[in-house]
Amino acid sequence: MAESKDVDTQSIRRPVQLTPMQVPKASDVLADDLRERILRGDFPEGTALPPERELVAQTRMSRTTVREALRILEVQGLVQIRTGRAGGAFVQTPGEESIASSVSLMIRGRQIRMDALLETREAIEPACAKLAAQYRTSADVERLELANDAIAGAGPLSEFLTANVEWHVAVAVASHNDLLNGFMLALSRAIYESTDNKGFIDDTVRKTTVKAHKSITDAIRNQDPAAAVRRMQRHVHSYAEAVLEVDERTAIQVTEH
Amino acid sequence: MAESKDVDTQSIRRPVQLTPMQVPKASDVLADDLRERILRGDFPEGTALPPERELVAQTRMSRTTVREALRILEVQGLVQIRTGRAGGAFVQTPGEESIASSVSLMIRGRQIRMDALLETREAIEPACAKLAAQYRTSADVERLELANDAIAGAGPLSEFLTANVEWHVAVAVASHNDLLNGFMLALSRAIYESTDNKGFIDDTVRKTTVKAHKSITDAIRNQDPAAAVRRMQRHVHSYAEAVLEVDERTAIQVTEH
DNA sequence: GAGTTTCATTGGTCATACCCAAACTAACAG
DNA sequence: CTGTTAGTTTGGGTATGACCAATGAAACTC
Repeated sequence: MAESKDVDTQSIRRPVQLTPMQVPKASDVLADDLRERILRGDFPEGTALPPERELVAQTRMSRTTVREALRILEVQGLVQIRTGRAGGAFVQTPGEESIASSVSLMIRGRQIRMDALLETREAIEPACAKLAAQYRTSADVERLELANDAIAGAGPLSEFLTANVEWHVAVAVASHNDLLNGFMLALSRAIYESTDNKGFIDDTVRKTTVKAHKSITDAIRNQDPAAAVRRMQRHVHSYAEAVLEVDERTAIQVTEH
Repeated sequence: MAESKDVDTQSIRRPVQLTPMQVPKASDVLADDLRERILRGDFPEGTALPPERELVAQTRMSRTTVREALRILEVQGLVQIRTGRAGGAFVQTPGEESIASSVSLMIRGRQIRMDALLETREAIEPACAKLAAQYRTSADVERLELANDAIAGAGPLSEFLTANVEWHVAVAVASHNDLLNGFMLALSRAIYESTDNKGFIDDTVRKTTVKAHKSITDAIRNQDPAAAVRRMQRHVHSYAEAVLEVDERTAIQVTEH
């Protein structure tokens, strides 16, 4: 007896050494699993995941947990949740939208300055123009022209600005590179939102813009990447300079007060 | 009676015209509100939001709803949730990480091809190099050199690859543009993940890489943007060509089988 | 005063009940 | 027979209340 007790004590006192383990949340585990399956293509786009109560039965988790997991996937843009009969969580592919929203969160959260935004645009958009010149379809060119026409015929400032964004987005689309496209969408929106209260856009600026766009569109139509890059670079750069100049003037005015 | 009934019928039959309204989810409303306050700076970074039960009392929503809202903010990188006493939802600023993760979701979800990734990198990274040459601090240069030393002294392939990523990330950091930095981080990771199984990296490639990095680092140290752009362009482009060439060979092999 | 134990606080999970939205179905009026 | 209306069913949304788990703070012991 005493002997066996000693053995017991030893075996209890020297158990297997355990590392301080991590206990992930149940909802995260479920979300990770579902995400993996979705990305692997187990559920084709548009199909509905099992209803919540069904998932509860299958996973033996509570409905709260299941719902949290689905909510996570929804925020990440992997599913879209609809209510009502024949509702549920429908699989979708995360796209530009989700990138754009996270970019815009970072911009606001970090209070990224306008000049950084413009800098980034000067980096990305010429590349878009180059690729657009390489890969554009005739439909792309048409869209560019339509967008530029809309700019030329725009009335109030807000109309001009949205039409302007549309043209720049069209360039990105014509690059046929989803990633760049996503970046540009995010950027354009951010710049747009930070721009609308600055009133430096007069008729001259508008005309110059339309002209620049036209020449860039030409380069893209003619599949001339070099020209497209060069012209886009000039266009975006001069815009940036104009904005920053106004910014400075405003800052001085505020300072002088 | 009959008369009044007629009137009633009329007044019931022609009620005020209502537009088909939208009923947002309670948790979204809360999340939106909290997000707005956070972004506006009402809660400085690091401060804790009220405990869940406290929020329940204040908002008169159920705890389920409150928790869902907090979870949304967590996924968006706006708060970090810790358990235990003195735990809670702590405000933080969403950064590169959140962008990187959403980019990587899009890349996997849309099955973006390697050549698109490389294309994008060719677009962005030269711009990073340019800005790095303009704004680099001496600490940045030091980090670049350290990273390149690590590449030169790397043993197994995986070590080489991670060190390589580190150098490229260091360039982005040296640009002192958070946005570009975020993009590059996302890109580097995605390219890294898609690269590690391709075994085209031999000793020659490694030496070439180190040499190219050194010359780019020099340009950045000397604050020579033009040279930095040019060299980075060459470096990234030749890398892309190498990868795609191997890709093609592999594809042919697979086809021939 | 240092180390240990206890405990209060706060998030995590579960079970249940009920409400609301949407789509289908059957009853009803003309 | 046809169109409208009133259920009915299926699914997500919200509310409660109870209990578990983690963790830091406070009380306590030596």
